[in-house]
Amino acid sequence: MLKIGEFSKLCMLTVKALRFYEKEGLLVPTEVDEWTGYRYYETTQLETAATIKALRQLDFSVDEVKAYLEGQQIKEILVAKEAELKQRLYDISHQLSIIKYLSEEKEMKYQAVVKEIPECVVYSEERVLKDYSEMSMLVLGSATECRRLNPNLECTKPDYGFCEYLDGEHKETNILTRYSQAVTKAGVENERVKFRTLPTTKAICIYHKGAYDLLGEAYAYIMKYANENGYKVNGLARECYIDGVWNKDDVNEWLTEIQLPIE
Amino acid sequence: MLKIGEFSKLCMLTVKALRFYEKEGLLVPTEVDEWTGYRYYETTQLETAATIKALRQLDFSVDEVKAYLEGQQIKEILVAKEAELKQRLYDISHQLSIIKYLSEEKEMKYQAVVKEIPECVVYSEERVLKDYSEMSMLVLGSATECRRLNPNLECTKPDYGFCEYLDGEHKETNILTRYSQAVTKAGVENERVKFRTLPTTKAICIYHKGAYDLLGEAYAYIMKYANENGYKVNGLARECYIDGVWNKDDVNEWLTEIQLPIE
DNA sequence: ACTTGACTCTCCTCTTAGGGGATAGACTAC
DNA sequence: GTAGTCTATCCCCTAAGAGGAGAGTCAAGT
Repeated sequence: MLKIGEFSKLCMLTVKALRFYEKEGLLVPTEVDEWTGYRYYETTQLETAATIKALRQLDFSVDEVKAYLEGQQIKEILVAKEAELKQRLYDISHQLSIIKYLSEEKEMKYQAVVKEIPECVVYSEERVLKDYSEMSMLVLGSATECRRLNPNLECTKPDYGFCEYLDGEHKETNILTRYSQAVTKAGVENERVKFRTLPTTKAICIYHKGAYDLLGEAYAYIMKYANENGYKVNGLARECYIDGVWNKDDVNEWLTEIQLPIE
Repeated sequence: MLKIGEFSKLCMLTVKALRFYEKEGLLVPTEVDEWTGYRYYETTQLETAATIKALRQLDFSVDEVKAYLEGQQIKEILVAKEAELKQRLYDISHQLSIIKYLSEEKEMKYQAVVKEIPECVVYSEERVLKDYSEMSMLVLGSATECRRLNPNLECTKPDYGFCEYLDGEHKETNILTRYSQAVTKAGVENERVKFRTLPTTKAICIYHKGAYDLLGEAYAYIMKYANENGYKVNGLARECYIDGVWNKDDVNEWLTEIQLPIE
């Protein structure tokens, strides 16, 4: 008969842990003094203690250890645990690759973050712009046209609108551009304005602050980031205008988000 | 000015998380209505929100994010985080290797566990045994001899004694054996009994239940286990007698621990 | 028999990063 | 005015024990 401290030294588990395992029903002392509450263990219980310690070292939770001790199939538990650990391994190596990537940058101008963009219905219009100054015409024009066709159509709250550039290359003139605006439900189309449902997707997102002529940097960054960290690009980048000339006088305050769908 | 729900949709953080970040001082709304308590955010705060989200995705703790936002050196934080993640990666791949190893076994007869064995002072005696039946003579003999030299010497509580086999191979006769017994402090030596201080060491440990003639299996298991899971053996295996003929009549109840020092 | 020190008991709080829910007040649309 | 949606605060919950307080117990020495 061993008191808890002696047993603790033999099995190399703390007294706290032993009491906890008793509470959880994993390892109950063979005898508990009715009057003093002292716990007494036997050497035969060292085996159970070792099993618990071994499985805990393999990252089994207390519940999983319990399931094992109660005679459940060890194979299945092992297989499940292996899958779980492999996933964790994958996640961590991915985080590491990003950290390594960031360490090589001189400054962290952008912070890339993966967001899940929920499904939404949008109306879209495509047009070839002579240059980027025509952008606002496209945005306002398609809004006007859509409103004309669907007087009661409502935009989502908060607002979600973006541009995509459909050319295969970067262009400064004659840019084939699609503007999309999220709305609460689909409506009447015509040859200019079409409705689409965009599925839920993950996207790497970065914010760009300041004038639009520096947006190229942001695109370069996000593409490089996706490539070097093993993301698979799954669509065109979306350029979302959050703050701009319509609400901020100072051009340095303008805020734009680039969303690059992945997976 | 955005209410918390709208801001939440824009930055893809839950309302709960936003309130939590405010409490932690990471992202405080630009305005809080004095009467209603409503939080109001501005679009410029989306950048901070994105930074928080990005660093959280890299497994930064809230405190680490806070340190970053308060202008501490990002390089050092990244380096520390990288080291931490690499350690985790190593640990997990090690766990995985053990799980894979266990999956290949038909039955889990032994459960290997890594223990840290604390420093201790022991007296030791080496002797060549004709066969294993002489073991008890070695144990009792060296105890008697040591007691004769040091009448007041005390063994540790709980008891810790073990045998090591010093031959380079397994032998059934003329076995060079060293018996060691932990004591509270060193004492007088002679040509038979010597004192040593054993440093703290990690060891892979397994329990063997039953008669000693099956101990070979346990040795085979622990050596294979160490080899196949990348442990570096760092000393001779210790054979600790826990339950035996002195306290258990049934030979199937005998309990022996094998400790293999590593690292 | 008494004391002292070591050991043990139970009970409480603390850790992460929020999640879930209750209840009450605030805002918006009809 | 009212119903439905949003928001506020407050409290409890997570996993696996660690840390500590206050009180009782045990064994050895005096």
